[in-house]
This record gives sequence, structure tokens and C-alpha cells, in this order.
Amino acid sequence: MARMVSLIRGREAGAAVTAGANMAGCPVHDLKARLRSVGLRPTRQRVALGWLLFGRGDRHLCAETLFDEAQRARVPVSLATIYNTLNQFTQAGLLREIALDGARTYFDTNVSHHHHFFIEGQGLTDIPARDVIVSSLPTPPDGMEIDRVDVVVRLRKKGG
Amino acid sequence: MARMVSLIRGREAGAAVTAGANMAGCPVHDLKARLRSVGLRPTRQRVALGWLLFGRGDRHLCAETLFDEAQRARVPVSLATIYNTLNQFTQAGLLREIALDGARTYFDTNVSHHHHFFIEGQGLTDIPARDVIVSSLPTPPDGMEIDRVDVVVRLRKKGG
DNA sequence: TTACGTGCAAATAATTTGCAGTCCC
DNA sequence: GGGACTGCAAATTATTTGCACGTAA
Repeated sequence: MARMVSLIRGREAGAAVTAGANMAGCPVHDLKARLRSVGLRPTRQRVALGWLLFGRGDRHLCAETLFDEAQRARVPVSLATIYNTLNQFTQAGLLREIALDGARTYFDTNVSHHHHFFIEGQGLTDIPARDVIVSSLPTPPDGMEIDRVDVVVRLRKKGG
Repeated sequence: MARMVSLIRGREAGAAVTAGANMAGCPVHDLKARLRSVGLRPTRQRVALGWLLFGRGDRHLCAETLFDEAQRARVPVSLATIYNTLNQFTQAGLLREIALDGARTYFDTNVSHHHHFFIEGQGLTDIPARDVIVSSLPTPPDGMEIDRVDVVVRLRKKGG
């Protein structure tokens, strides 16, 4: 299996963790350090879930999905802990919450700036930030500023 | 109260209903006709809810909100019927569903092309379609075409 | 040791559904 | 009159929470 230089990406992601260079290369160690750096104890469950979440590239998943994966991976973890962990990770900036249809809540392991394709009933695909150019935006109301701009490109079957 | 030429807007909205000109001007009649034209019987509840929904310009609301309004307006309608009606209206193209935070489901009475400001915890405001220009989009995957592009501009308090 | 985490089961919250009675056409 | 619609209450589904026990620092 290829080495992973930085298990978790994002705006300020690597900084504290991969800067030291020497320790880099052990994904589990990186993950533990990353958890500590956001104030979360690297417990067995959190490390295991972090491994599932961040070990396979960018993903969009919901609590139930992660729960299934954990069971398949023989990681003993309760659904309640899945929910707690997803929320804690999100609050810590390791995940981003995505609202799609009001039913389930989805989480994006890619917290850097980017957009999404969305196919009804089939889920999400990332669009790199550079592939979408928003060249004109309205002025925010007084006292407000733009936090971020999310673009969702809804797709349908051609000639559907 | 000012006259309403077309109670319900949207891509194909007015056509069948306001074309005849003579009947136009009676919002209730227009609404009933509009309901019939999408295959929904204009029952007391649906007309009352349609009136609440479309009689006051563009709105973003959830089931609970509409339920409260109905009660305040002395419209006897059950919460179950609110949900059913919102879903039927959405399916008929009179409303658009908006996913914001995964918790509640919101509905937009404006089904024409436009975008949204979103302030965490404070809800939505419309952005006219002309105020947002997306000048570059990725190519859709094979066999797919773009249905529509939704832009959400997330705001936060300045210097928050 | 000791505060933080976890698991379980019960509690919420939003929404849907089954069915008997009601209403529009 | 007959099928579509509504209301109610019960059922579902997604998620959160309280509390006793376990575990990282």
C-alpha cells in the first residue's frame, strides 16, 4: 500500500502534523496527532473511524454507511458513537456536513474548497474548485460577509 | 389589497390560467384552476394552504411554520395534511424543496431560477438569478446533462 | 486517579402511513 | 355515488441523550 503523506487535508490541515517531517509517514500516528491537535482524545474508536473515513480518499457518506463499514471492518463501535464522532469531527473541521435531501445527513471528508455534482438518488461527486468560476456575486447585506459559496450542479440523464 | 395577476409563478406557470384574461383577477379562482391543471382537486385545505403559501410573495418555510400560520388563520388542517400537501405541491412543480441543514425540510414558493443567501440559524433570502454569474462549469459525465445549478452563498457576521 | 468517552437503551423530532369518515365532481 | 382527500393516531426513520462503565493521560 502506498504511503500517505497527509491523511487529512484541508485549509490548515497538514501544518502542525506533517511539518516535523520525521514522524510523517505513519498514518496512524498522523491521525492521532491530528485528533489531539483539535482537542479530541485519540481513542480506539475515533482512530478506527478516522482511518475508515480518511484512509481512502475523498468520500461522501452518512452515519449508517460508516456504521456498516465499521462492522465489516470488525471495528466494534456503536451507532451512537458513530453519530457523536461524526459531529465531533465536523465541529473540529475534519469533516464538512452536506445537506442533500433533508432525510439523511451526509458528511464530506474533503473540507477544502470545492463543489459538487449531484444526481438524484445516486449521491455526490466532487468538482474541483478550479472547474467552477463564479464571476459575479451579489453584495452581502450590511454587516455581513461571505463565508463561502457552495455550487451544486444537478445532473440528469440525457434525454431522460 | 392589490390585485394579483398571477398567484403562482414559475417557468410555465401563468400560461393556461391567466391566458383567458377575463377570469384573471380572482386569485382564488386562479389558484383552483392552477391546482386542477396539475391534477390536484382544489379542496378546502389545498386552496387555503395555497393561499397562505402563494399570497404573500416569495417565501421559504417548513411544514411546522405553515401549520402555525394555518392555525393562526383559523384554517382547520392537520399536520399530516400539511406534509401531504407540501409534497404534492412540490411534485406538481408549485414548490421547490430546499435542503439546508438536514433537520427540517424547507420549501421555496419561488420555483423560477434563482439562488440563495443563507445565514446559519436565520434562514434564507433569495438572490435574483441575474446577480450570480457562473461563467465556467465542468463537463458533465457521459450521458448526463446539467439539470440546474444551485448556488448558496453562506454569510456570516462581519468580524464575527 | 479522574475527566473524558463509549455503549446501551430510552427519548426526541420530523415525517409517513393505515384506515375510517368526508367531500368534490 | 364513487373515488379522491383528510384527520387522527400509530408507525417509521434519523438522530440525540442519560447514565453506568471503561479507558487514555
